[in-house]
Amino acid sequence: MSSEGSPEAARPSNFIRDIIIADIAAGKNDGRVHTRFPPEPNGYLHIGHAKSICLNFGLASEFNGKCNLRFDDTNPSKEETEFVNSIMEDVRWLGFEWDALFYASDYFDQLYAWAVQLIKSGNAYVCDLTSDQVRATRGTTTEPGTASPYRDRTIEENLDLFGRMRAGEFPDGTRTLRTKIDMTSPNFNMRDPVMYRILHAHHHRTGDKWCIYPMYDYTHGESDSIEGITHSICTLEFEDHRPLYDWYVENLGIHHPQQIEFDRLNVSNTLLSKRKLLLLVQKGLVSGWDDPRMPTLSGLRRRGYTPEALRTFCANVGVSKTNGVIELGLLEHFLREDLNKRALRAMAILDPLKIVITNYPADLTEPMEAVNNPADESAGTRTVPFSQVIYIENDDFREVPPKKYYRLSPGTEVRLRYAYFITCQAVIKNEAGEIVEIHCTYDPASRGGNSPDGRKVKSTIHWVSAAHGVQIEARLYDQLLLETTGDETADSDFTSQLNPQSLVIPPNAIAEPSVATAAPGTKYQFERVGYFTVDPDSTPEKPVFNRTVQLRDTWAKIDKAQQP
RNA sequence: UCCCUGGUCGUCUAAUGGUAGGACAGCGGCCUUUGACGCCGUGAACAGUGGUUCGAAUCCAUUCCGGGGAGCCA
Repeated sequence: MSSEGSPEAARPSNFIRDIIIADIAAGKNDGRVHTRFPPEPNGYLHIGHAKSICLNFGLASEFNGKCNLRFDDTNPSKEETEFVNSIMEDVRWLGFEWDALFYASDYFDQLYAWAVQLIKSGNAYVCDLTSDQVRATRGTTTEPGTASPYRDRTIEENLDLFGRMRAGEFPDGTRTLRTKIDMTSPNFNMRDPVMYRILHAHHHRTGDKWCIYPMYDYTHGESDSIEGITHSICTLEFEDHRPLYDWYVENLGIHHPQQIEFDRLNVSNTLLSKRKLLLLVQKGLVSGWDDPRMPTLSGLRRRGYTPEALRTFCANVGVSKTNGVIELGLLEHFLREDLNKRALRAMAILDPLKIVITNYPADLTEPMEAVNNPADESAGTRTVPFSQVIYIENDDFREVPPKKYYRLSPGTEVRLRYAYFITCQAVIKNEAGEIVEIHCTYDPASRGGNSPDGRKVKSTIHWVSAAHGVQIEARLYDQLLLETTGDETADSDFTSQLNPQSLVIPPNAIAEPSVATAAPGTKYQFERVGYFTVDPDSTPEKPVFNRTVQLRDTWAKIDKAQQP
């Protein structure tokens, strides 16, 4: 009686999971699992963070452990409360709740005390070198660094100077507290790394209490240690920092969490550099951090992505140490899979072509019954008004149909979804030779779209009654960057790589009346067009829809392949 | 050049010395009142070279290729 797990429950194995399983088996940390998600509040979370969030929270819940949210707020010049709030909102939106909330700044006093301890044990010293001088004496990849002339100050002098640094006696940049490790280490991180720098800056939480701030390397391991973290999961670029992480917790003699590095998430056609995203916002090239074209969680949310789709995606991309790029198509696959289950169906026309049904009574309106979601019977049905003049999608008519074109063309018969079979009788053009409307006849026996005598049509197309349809603003999004790779373009000119078509709003879009009053966030599948989500800008007078993702389009592929 | 780290279908990933599997993408078909969804089928990979072994994607050596590293950023 083995129960079949759902696809999402079948967790792909990964090396971090294996480490944890082995640790539990070995009784390490008394079998405890405690992780943490440690963002710096200097920007909005993006899809890359989602992988880390899902990993940390997912591992904790899988092994009955805990996961903290901790803000790594050691650099006040970049951090803001706005960002901490958005990060909390986004983590919750993704579907996770932290066991405890901390800030690295909670530990500033403890960190200071430990720094004093390291000075007293002869492991740290105050250095008067400027940052340029430090750089010049750090050595190169092939040459060792040289010792700072201040390296052998007495403990008393170091204590005195460090105290005065804290007291605000020295201007920014004039001194640092450095760890005395090894200037000849092949690992630059071990060449007497800076622990504290002087920064007379207002901190979003500690205000003006401090004018010296601890560096990431000095802060992170100890913060993990204080919280009893067992597995400190971070991205690959911190591999070279691990010896230093280990050095601090060992020399302080405190709980030693294990740092494990995994590969950062990269998605094709997607910009995931926080700094570049910041630039887009600052330059006004997007409407904000939650612009639906942004890969931020708030942007994806507004665009219509669901947390479920994001979680399934993260669970399926794998965790390894390879620097890979996931195809955007995989994300879109899981998105469509989820949206297909939950989105209400409706009919909307992005690029309308007028159809007059010449044998249909001009004064008649019929309510046609349409199903709300074929994937979910409980979603029920609705009624869509039908009348003599309707709009169809311009793409659904060709005066000269190419091979394999099944839709409307002169003389052909198609089904109007949930309505009638119609046959194209005439193409009406203006003096310029442009098509202005199509005249069709309908078969009254085909009401509801049912084949009256068993005859087949090759195509079913969607429609909106001209007299009843509502004007909508449909915001059609495409990738933000022209190039196929995301982060490689030099920062200086990556903005020139922006896709001018990343947002297109067709001028005459129209939808069936039922969608007009939907609340922001409501998800629709406009049949045969794509998935759309009601934007917060929406009003009953002017409904606004964001195209979340297109439907797969086999015809577009055939059509393209047929082009000369 | 030095240190760290990694190379498995187009992409991502599994295998833990014993039949190279899955997902997405592709292709072909079935189904269809969405050219959607679904279903079925199919092509496609162990970076190279030596070695150890009855047996190597897996262990060893070496070559090649990629990623990261010299912030008082995280």
